[in-house]
Amino acid sequence: MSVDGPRTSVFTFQSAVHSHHVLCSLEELRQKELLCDVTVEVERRSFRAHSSVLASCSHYFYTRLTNHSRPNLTVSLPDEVTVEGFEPLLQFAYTAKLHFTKENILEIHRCAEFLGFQNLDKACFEFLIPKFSDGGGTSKKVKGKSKNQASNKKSQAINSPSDQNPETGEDRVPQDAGTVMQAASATSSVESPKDCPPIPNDKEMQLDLSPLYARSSSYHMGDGQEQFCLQNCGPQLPSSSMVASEVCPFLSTSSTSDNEKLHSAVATCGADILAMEEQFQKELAMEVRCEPPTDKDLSIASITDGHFDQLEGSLMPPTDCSQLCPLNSVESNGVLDGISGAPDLSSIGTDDNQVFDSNKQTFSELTPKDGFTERSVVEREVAEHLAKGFWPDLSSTLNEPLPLDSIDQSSTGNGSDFHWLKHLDLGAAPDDCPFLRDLSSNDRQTSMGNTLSNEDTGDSPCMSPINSRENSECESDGDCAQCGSNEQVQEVDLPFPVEQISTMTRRAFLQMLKREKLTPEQLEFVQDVRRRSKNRVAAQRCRKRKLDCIYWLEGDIKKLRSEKEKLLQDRNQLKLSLEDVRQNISGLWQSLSTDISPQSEQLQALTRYFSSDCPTSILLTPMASPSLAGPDRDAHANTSLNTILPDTCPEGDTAALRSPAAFLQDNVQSTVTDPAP
DNA sequence: GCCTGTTGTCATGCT
DNA sequence: CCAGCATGACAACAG
Repeated sequence: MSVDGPRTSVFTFQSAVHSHHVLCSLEELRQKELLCDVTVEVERRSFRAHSSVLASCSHYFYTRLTNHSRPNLTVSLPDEVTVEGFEPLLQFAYTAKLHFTKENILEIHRCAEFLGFQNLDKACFEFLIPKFSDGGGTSKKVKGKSKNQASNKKSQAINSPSDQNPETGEDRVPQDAGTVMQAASATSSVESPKDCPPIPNDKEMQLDLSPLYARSSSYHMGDGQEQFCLQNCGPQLPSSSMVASEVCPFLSTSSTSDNEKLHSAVATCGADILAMEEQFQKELAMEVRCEPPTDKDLSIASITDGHFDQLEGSLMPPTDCSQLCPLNSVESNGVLDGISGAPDLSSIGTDDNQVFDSNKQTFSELTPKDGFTERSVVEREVAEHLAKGFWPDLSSTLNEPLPLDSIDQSSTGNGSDFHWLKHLDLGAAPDDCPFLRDLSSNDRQTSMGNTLSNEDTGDSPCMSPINSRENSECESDGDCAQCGSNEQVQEVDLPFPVEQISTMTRRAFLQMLKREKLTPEQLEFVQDVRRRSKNRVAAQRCRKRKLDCIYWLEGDIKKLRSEKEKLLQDRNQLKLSLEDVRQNISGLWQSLSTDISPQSEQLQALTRYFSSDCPTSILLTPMASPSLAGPDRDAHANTSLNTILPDTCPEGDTAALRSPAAFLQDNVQSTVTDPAP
């Protein structure tokens, strides 16, 4: 990708840490009670907060706070809201992390519903509450279990015997117990985050919707509370190099032996986001955001192996990681197996890795002995759900290239904080990644040798899914189309790897065709493969766009519905007040009729007014000023009435708009009290 | 066996 | 004219 083309290139810089930083700062401000402009009273307890934060998280607060411009407003919440339920929600508003226990989940749910807290219901309560109320029964997810078993089989098939305990068949606990990765591998058969450590009974869980690299250290929990959270299963799960490999195909091209290059790549990326749109190549867009955990937590420049692995781990989506990688699950497992024993992982979760607070019991400290085996299946399921619930669309779309039109959408911050993960273009060629293209193909090959030695596959993560899929599936299905394609590959006997065809740029492709002097059959085959590959990617993009479109439209519908509801409420309210005013006026009208003569100007004016087609809002010219008194005021009122109640309603440009009812009430009252002479 | 969702492919139109 | 891309339609496949 060249950035100095003849045409003007448009670059987008989007900081993925900014929003998190803002949230952290707000939380800090709240802790110090700085700039707090609202006090929320719940059960005689007061919570200082920022109205903007509350209003942005809760419909209830939005409604209550946006109608008041008064500083230092005090909002007393009704009895429905309890401290037990409100406090975690307030915390959530500022940290995107929801702490809950089996005991208070219902209360939180009730308060969240009452307050209209967003981004919580579907993802959390609908699943958690039934699970918890079931009393921790066994999992009924037979399907999922069998699926896991199936993939376990796959995993075992490629696991080297040394990875397993020959007696129990279980994965052997790594030597260096205590490291995150090893803990994970010991528990999960290094398969997927689904098998992340389950939730301990009666321990507080933390639902983390914060952006990547949340500053765990900045968040303190009470003693005895275990910070089990999505950090364990989700984006912050410390993992291995495999994780980044899955997220970014180009990272995957380097193994631990290429850490230096990886580090430089990440350091380059780590400056923040990378969203680039190159127009002169027909808008080849790419967005790669590799963000560090904020300056306090981690200096990019000082990334060590452990840190880097942590970074990579943080990129890990919570769903089945096998789906994220162009490699099939078997390959993924193989990759992980190969990496789990890497020596440079030992620093994770220890010493200076500030992402894990040593004061808290974190994932890194959980050994199979002290926690994993004691947790119920339900809690495991809950943990899985927490992981899945917030990235429902991640796994299915992650391997799709970035649609250009979704860049802006992602930057709007809607939905998951990990939307940007979807924008990693796993189908792009390494040369298209300005930050990673330095990783040479040689490095790729040698490094893949390390990680993929078990499979003995030449698949590049950059290769077309078609190839990866065919390799994984055609073993059992000999007559599939891809096998036919394979046969054709052998028939035409290409002088270069077939996966290159679809990944290389057009220029490189043409040069290669020129260089290799292919036969017509080879040429036809190569072009056919390239066309199909491109079309496949295009179809994926197209479908992704469709889904995005549906997603955004659904959001619009939701928004419009709520607007409509609000408008209807307003209308009803206006109707009621109008009715009140009408009643008042009718009373006034009666007294007016008796007090003033039918020939009086005011009465005539009012008669004209009620009989005219005056719009509901009329233009109010300067009316009887309260500062005036006596005859002056009466004269002024008369003038005003005559001015504003002509045969047709006048249009002006400066006066304030008021409802006719209010206007009439004010002015008629003044007229009645001080009848004009 | 049917249904549904996913994915690859082809055809077609547009740029 | 060609290549690339978007998209509808269809088929195969898996769950």
